[in-house]
Amino acid sequence: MTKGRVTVIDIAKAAGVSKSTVSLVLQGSSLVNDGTRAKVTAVMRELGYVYNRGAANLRQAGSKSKIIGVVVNDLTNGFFAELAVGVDVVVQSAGFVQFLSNTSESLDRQREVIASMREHGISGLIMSPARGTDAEDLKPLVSAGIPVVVAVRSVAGAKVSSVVSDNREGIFAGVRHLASLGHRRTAFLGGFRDTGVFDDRLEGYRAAVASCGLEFDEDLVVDAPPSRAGGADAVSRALSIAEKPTAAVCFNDAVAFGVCDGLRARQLEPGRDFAVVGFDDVIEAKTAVPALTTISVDPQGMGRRAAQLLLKQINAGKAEAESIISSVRLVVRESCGAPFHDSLGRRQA
Amino acid sequence: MTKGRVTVIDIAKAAGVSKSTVSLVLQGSSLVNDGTRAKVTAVMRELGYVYNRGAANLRQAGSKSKIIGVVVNDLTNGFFAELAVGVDVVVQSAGFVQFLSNTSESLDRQREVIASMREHGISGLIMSPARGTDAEDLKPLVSAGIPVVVAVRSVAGAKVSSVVSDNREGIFAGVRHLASLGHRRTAFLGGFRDTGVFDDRLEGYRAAVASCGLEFDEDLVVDAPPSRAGGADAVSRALSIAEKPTAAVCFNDAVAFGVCDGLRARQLEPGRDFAVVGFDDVIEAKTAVPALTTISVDPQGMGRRAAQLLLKQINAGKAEAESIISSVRLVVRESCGAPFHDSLGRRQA
DNA sequence: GTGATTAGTTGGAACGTTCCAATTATGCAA
DNA sequence: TTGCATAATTGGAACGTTCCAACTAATCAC
Repeated sequence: MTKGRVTVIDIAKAAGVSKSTVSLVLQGSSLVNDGTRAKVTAVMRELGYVYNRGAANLRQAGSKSKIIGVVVNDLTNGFFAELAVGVDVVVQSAGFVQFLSNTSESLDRQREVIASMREHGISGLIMSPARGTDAEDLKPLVSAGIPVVVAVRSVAGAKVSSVVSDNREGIFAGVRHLASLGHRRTAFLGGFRDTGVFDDRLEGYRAAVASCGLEFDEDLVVDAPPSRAGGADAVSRALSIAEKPTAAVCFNDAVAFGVCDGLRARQLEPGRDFAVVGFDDVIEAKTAVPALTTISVDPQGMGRRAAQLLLKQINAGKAEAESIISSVRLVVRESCGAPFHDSLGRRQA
Repeated sequence: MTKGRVTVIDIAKAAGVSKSTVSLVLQGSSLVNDGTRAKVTAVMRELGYVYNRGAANLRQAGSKSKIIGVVVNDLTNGFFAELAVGVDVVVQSAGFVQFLSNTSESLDRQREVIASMREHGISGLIMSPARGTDAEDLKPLVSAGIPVVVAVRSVAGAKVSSVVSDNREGIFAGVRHLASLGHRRTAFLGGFRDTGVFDDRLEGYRAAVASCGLEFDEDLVVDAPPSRAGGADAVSRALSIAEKPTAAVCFNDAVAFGVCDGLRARQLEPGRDFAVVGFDDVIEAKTAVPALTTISVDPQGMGRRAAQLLLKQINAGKAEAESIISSVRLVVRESCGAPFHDSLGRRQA
């Protein structure tokens, strides 16, 4: 029944005007007579016209495609899913649409999806980069004048905007809280050393230790994969040193849960015999037993801020790199053994 | 420095061939001489050419845009995030790219994003529809010949393909399992009555009750929002009837967790004093205390299957509605008090 | 009545690609 | 040599839109 799609020319013919006029209507121009506009829109509805954005931004060369690319390293992780939703909210209400892809931490995949997105003419990109992402990977984008905002993890040396959480302050608050509960030896567990996030958090750790008048002990810093297994491993290593820690701030919540596993394997009850603080405040944190004391970051808010920043740059036409540090908040639950005792050393040591 | 983007004509000029030849190279045609191909690709790399897919599928009218739309009702829900990842995996490896949008169960939003996707010329759509989605909402798509696959939830009356989990069988297995543990009165808790998924699960419940030789009691079916709060509410209503149930199959895991909350509020310990079975097998299910017995569905697998089905239809050129029922599996953990309650009492009382 | 101003409309060129039909070059059989 | 198939290449038209400069008609000022 239908022969090809309905175009602006069909509308023009049916409404008895020129295609230029139809185009004007499409763009909401004030140049067109109200009566004409009404007739044209009526015809469009009647014929079931759908706008062909591809054709449009072929003409208006290079600029506004109304597509923004979103690349996340792990969508199955609730944290990043929230981030994507935050982005979607503002992107959608600005009349853009998002191309979302998941890289599963694969650099190859990341390269592929970015290339594919460029082919589709994205007008901006938001990404939480896969581990090991290089400034070089973003180079083509920025030199093509495509605004880029990296979120969560920063990319060293890249001249792009970023939205990251206040890693330094988060760990700082965690350590200070533990110190206020009487802990003199708090370990820093988990995370890969070659990442910027690790550096920031470690710096927060050192600063907090110093500000509490304690001495920094390299043995209390144990790196490990930022996973549950990594956490279990890290705590067992941390407890094998001479002067054992009585508490730990962890690289993230997954590590913290692993630490709890590891403690139980040694007959220690987290929150009672050993204090644990996580980072991220994932959903399970509040329902776990014991409920996890952790640093709460607002991933959806970060997504929103990243999107706002990107849109600002798209509209401005030029991208001045800008950094936003998203503030975090210590949420005290049970795993730090908060309210009670000052005699944590008794069980072991 | 750069004046406009590099086009196929620039490449042609630089390589000393015609634009047609370059186009042939782009499409990997075997018609072009190997030497020519090599030179052209070299020049493309050198000049930093990026393919303009928009222009391409403007020409090859209507068909292959290499974009598939994905609409989910709640991306912050791990279940749907997994679904999206499953889709992404196959879509990506087929050289397509996915437009993903989140509707937050809003029909308006859903309409908007679908319209927007059409404007961008998606060649197919996968959606887990927002609650209340009507066959009418999908009508324009199918009559425009765009293949549509609905996942997780079906849309009554719509002539589109679907991939749903075996709701009937899942609940059936749950009830039978509880019966095998000796439960004679098992409630069915949570979910909205006006949904197809609820109908299917309720049917499974009735069938199981019948097959166990028990009598169906309408009082044991308590609808409630499919959330934690809804679960707590449902169980308190279920326990207020004369002949109280001793077990429950729940609409989903969130409800099941809520049921556990509600039980504890009445000094009943889930898994010991009352058996609970969930549905979905979300990540928290295995780490919760007690670990949740539940019906495991594989959302990522469903996503993959949905994507495969869609791609098949896209390639076939015509969309014959097809239904896939994804099988489910009962995972026995602690919350149903499975083997016997000797190991459960010790934790707390 | 002439010229200037304004509101509304319009045809054609352009965007970057693909497709088609046409062309040239090459090899080989008769 | 001619004829003819095969391989490789090519110029233009087309896709659906937007932009530009040009146009018409009406109004106004003098």
